[in-house]
Parts: sequence; structure tokens; C-alpha cells
Amino acid sequence: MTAEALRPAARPVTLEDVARTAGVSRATVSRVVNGAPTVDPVLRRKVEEAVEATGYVPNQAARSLVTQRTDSIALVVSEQERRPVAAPLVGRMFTDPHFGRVVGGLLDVLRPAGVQMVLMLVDDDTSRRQFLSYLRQGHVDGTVLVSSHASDPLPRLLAETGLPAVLAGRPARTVPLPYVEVDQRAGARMAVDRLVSEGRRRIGTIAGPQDMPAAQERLEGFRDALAAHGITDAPWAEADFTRAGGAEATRRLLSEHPDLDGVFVASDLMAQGALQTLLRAGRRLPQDVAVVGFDDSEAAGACEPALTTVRQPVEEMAAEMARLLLGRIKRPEGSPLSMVFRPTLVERASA
Amino acid sequence: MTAEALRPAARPVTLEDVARTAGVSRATVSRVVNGAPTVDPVLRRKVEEAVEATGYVPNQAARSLVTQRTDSIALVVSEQERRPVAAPLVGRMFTDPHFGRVVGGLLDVLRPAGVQMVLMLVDDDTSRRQFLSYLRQGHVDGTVLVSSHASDPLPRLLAETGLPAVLAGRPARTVPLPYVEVDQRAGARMAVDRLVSEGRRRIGTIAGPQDMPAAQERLEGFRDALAAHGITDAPWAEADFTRAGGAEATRRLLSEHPDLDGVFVASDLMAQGALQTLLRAGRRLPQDVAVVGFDDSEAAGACEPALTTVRQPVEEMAAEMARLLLGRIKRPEGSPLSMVFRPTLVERASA
DNA sequence: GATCGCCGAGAGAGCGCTCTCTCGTGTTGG
DNA sequence: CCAACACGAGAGAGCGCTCTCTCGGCGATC
Repeated sequence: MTAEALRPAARPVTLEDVARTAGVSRATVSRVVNGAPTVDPVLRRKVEEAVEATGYVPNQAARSLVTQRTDSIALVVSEQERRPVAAPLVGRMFTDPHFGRVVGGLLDVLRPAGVQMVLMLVDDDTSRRQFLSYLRQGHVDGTVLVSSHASDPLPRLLAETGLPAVLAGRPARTVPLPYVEVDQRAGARMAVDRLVSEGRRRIGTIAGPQDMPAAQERLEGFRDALAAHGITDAPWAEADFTRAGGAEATRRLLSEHPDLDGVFVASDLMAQGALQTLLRAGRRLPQDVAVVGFDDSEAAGACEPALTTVRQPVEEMAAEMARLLLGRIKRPEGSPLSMVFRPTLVERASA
Repeated sequence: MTAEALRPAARPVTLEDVARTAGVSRATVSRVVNGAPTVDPVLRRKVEEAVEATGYVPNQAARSLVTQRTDSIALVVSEQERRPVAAPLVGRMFTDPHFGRVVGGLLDVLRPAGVQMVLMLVDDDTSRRQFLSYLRQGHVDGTVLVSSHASDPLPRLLAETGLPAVLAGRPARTVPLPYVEVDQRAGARMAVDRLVSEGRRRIGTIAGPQDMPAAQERLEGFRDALAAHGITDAPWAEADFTRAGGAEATRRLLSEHPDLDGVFVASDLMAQGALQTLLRAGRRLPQDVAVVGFDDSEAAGACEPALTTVRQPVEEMAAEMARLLLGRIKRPEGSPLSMVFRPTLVERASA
């Protein structure tokens, strides 16, 4: 490696430079770089050597300008507007291990495809406007949108741009965009079936925020499953998908229904809080109260007792989102095909 | 909004179009869009109306091509090479809540600056090469590198590109790049001081992987602090910064030193595992064994008992990295100025 | 009243690349 | 042996934008 190669201040190497050192035209170098088949092997070799010698790297901006592609997509997290006071710096979504799994699953497909991922946060009108204009600027070829609140206008606005996009989870209102999600109702049913098969009859649930479609469906699935077992009483408390929220909601639920012998908690993180509350209330687990979580996060196995939980294949779902999106980028006219994954029950000690 | 505006298939609006509808030249539109001062207010108004009417959004690729800037940076996570078998799809880094806090802190500074963040994972030669060539392509203006392993060649390679970059944490080998980190030794000292002031004398530590500089320094700080208190025996066990690893290492440590009355665990996640092991071994916490963690993650407060821990201001540190990077992008010739933050002790129930 | 200077706007040259079109060469068939 | 053809390579026209340079018009100066 020459000193030249180390100095980026020097004029960057262009196609022209490579062409000159290889003794061919710009067009030929372009063909070689882009793997066109119609190049004489001898010339190809010469060009490759010239590329090597000059340290040439294509300029993405110039390429995008003519191809109208950027080979990158946006991962957009749309959160509820921050409250004016005391909110953490930036949304809590990023610290949720669930989100990390989504990122991992996406990258697993995007990286081999040579597609980069831009991470964006939308949490108010300004950032929403910025994001939409960013999209229209053609800065990314498509979008994966993580939007959890039913009232979020972003899925609709995104659909209206007509640009390729995929949603993480079914939107509250029907929108002409493909989505990927787990069968929430089936998951809740599995949890209830497990609790019932363990002989539990006084079963409650800690539900997620009822302005989130996913949380709504888990609650509805819970109720339907209980009804299917002939149980009409379905006590529940709402929490915010955090550990602390789960603990607090469990306290409320327990004070109103001290005789509970089973709980379906709509996320593992909340289940951690629920277990804590139950233990502190003197319940033995699972003898007195059996608990089933949702997600099968890494923490589930580390709970005390280890958490029986409904597994959703987050990484595979994320990978599928990436594939769906790349497909739509390639053929935008195809019909928006969604995918619903089946959850499975992971049996551990808590139920 | 007209039907036209909704149809992206239609030829996108360019500067030329705006210029025509406003009855001015391209140059003037460009001046208005970029806020140049030397524009007649009347014309400016006309242009703004034309921009509004046409729905014009500047093309980033074209702009980058001439300005040589992209207004985006890369957040690069460099992990140890994956093992060939049984490794999870993509590195575990993303599911670590610590990482989420870093992302949040970065975005907090980048968003107001209008700078986008591209998330990249480097975990083998191929992806490293891809990343470096991505950089040289000028696809991003700078890099924030999260690299934790001492043997990682990436910090050096990154420095050699001469492009703006900031490191999360001090690199093992000195490299001409600014870094941001917490004073690891001081943190370990705070933990030990706390344990000693609680009357503990038989103190061990669960250290992080000793191929990570941060983990090394915490261990060294631990030893130095014990020595300062006249304690020469410093038992320790190494773990991998995971919950399960922390639990396992604690088992080992405890079997060799059953009389331990205090433990400094080099991360909260590992501390969760340590608490579990200690409880299962019949120790009362904190009466029999006091425990101090490191990080002050969200989970620390949710532990049973709540974890006394060394807080590092992750979000502020990340924000500082972003500021440092933006500064270097603006003035690359400035000297690479690093920052070391002071940790604080958060007192809870475990020690 | 002529000259100078200044300010604001337009003209136009690229930025580095892709891609179509054209042309020259080698190959095949009649 | 020549026409028809295939194929590989070069020429050149942009992609949409910024920015320098130039120029017209105006007020100030002598």
C-alpha cells in the first residue's frame, strides 16, 4: 500500500483514472466493475489490475444519480409522541431486546444482498415530515416500518408515497402495504391452553397497551380461549410492555383477584415484573400461580423460575420482512403479500 | 394534494422544473433552497411558492456528487468472528440494552443536525473489507466504531483511511482517533470502596472477557483498589458479559471461595446471573454477600435485591461521540480530542 | 454627466457514473 | 469470396445539482 493510497485528501480515483491506466475506455471499466458478461477476458484482467493498482472504489452518489437506486433501506421506528417532560432522551424502543432481534434478522438478509440499513426515529410531526421528505429524496430504496400504535398515521402516509415498504406487525387500519407478524390470537390461545391443562381455572392476564393492535389481539385471543374452555371470567390489567409496568399491573390484578392461579403475561419483559410481584406477595411459583409469557426473549430462560412462554420467531420474521421488501423494490407492481407466522410454546418451569 | 403528487412513478420534480414555474434560473432556486442570503425577497417568495406547488425535494445523490458530503454517518459494530457452528444469526450486540442506549444517545445529537445513521455489522474479513470500501466510496461522512476486542484490527484500519471517526471506548493499541469512554478504573474503585465500607473483606470479582480493554481495566482497577485497602487476595472469575456467563462464573468463584462476602460484577447483565447463583447457593443478599454491578442498566433496579451499581452515563457519552464526530467532519485537521467520563455509584439494596 | 463599484441573477461547466448507440472486427453461411 | 451477422469496445449524452464566473443594472462618487 502506497502513501498515496493512504491519503484521502488527494483527488479520489475515478473511472477515468482506471480507464487510462488500463488503456481502455470508461465504458469498459464500468462493465468490468459491474460484472457485465460482454468483456474480453484479456481486457477484463487488465482492468482488474488497474483497479487494484489505483485502489479504485466507485462513487455511490454518481452511480445513484444515474441508476436511481441507492442500495439502502430505512428501518423506521415510529413511536408515540414524547411527553414534554421527563421523557428519556430518545424512545425506549432501542433498549428493548426485541428490537435488537429485529435488527439482527434484517441484517442477516440485507448484508448478503449488499443493502445498507439506515436507522431512523419518528416521534413527532417534524421528524415525520423529515422522514417522508427523506424518502421522496430517493435516499433509500424502501422502508421497514416498526409502528406499534393504532393511531399512528405513518403507515397510511407511507403507503401514499407509493414507495416500497413493509410493516412490522399488522396495522390497525387496513393499508395497502405488506406486513409480517405472528398469529397473536393463536399465541394467546396456546398460553391459555397450557394454563388450563395444568389445572388452572382462575386465570388472569397482564395485557399490553390497548392502543397497540398486537396487544389488543393478545387480549382478545386470551378471552376467546378462556371462553372456549367454558371460563367466562377473564380478569385483566393493562401495562406498558415494561418490566416495572408489568410488576405494577400484577399488583393491581392480584389485589382484585387474590385467588388467581394462572396468569398470561403479554410479554416476557412484563412477565419478569409479574414474577417479582407474585414472589413478593408470597406466592409459590408455579405451585400457587402458574405464569406464561410471550416472546421467548433471552431473559425468559433467566427468570426465577424459568419462564414458560409463547415463542415468536422474531429473527425469521425480520428476515422475511427484508426479503419481502427487497422483492418489492425489484418488482414494485407485485401484489403486497403479507405473512403471518405461527407461534410455538416453549415449556419451562413457570407453568 | 393532487393525484400527481401521489404518483412517484411520474418523473420526479427537479430544480429545473421549479425554476421554470417560478420563472427564474436553476441557480436562483438552488440559492433559495440552500438559504443563500443574496436573493431578492420577491424572487425568494416566488421560488418558495414554486417549490410548494411542485412538491420539489432535492435529490441527495446529485447534491452529494458535487458537494462531496452525504450528511450521514456509519455506526459500525465490530464483533469477534462468528464461530462456524451454532452461533446466533447475527451478533448478540444488538440485543444488549447497552447498545440501545448508545443508539439513542447518538440519534439525540444527529437528528437535530440532520445527519442520518447507517447501521453496519462487521464480523469477518469480508464484511470488514466491504465496510472499508463503503467508507472510501464516500457513502458516509464519518464513522462511530464500537469495537470491544483488543485484537480487532479495525480501529487501526479505520485510522489509516484518514476519514473522520470516533471510537466507543479506548482502543487496546494507541490509534490516532478520538475515543469516548468512562473511567473504568475509577468505577471499579468505587465498587470496591463501597464493599469495603460495608465491612466486606473477602471480596471477589466477576470480570468481563480479558480480551476486551474495558474488562481488563475494570479488573485492574478492582485489584488496585483492594490493594489500596490492604487486601492482597483478589479472587476472580472471567465471564462473557452475558447473564448466563455471569451465573456460571459465579458458581466457579463460589466453589473456590465459599467464604466470599462481597462481589464486584463487571456488568449488570452478569450481575443478574450472579445474584441468581448466589441465591440458589443459599446466600442471603446483602447480609451474607454484597454485590455491586456496573452500567446502571434498566435491569439493575429490577433485580432482586435491587442492584447497587456503578453508573456510566451511556447516553451522554454517545451524544459526545456524535458531537466529536460532527466536529471532525467539519474540521478534519483538528487534533483528535478524546473524552473520559466519570462514573458514579448508584446505591440500592444489594450492597 | 461619466466612471466606478457593488449587488443580485443567469449561464454554464462540471461532479463520476451508466447506458445507449455506433462502429470495427471476427465469424459464419451461402 | 462476399454478404450477413454477432459480439465486444468506444463515444457521448445525460442523471440533478452546486458553484464559479460573468454580466446587467443601479446608486454613489468625482
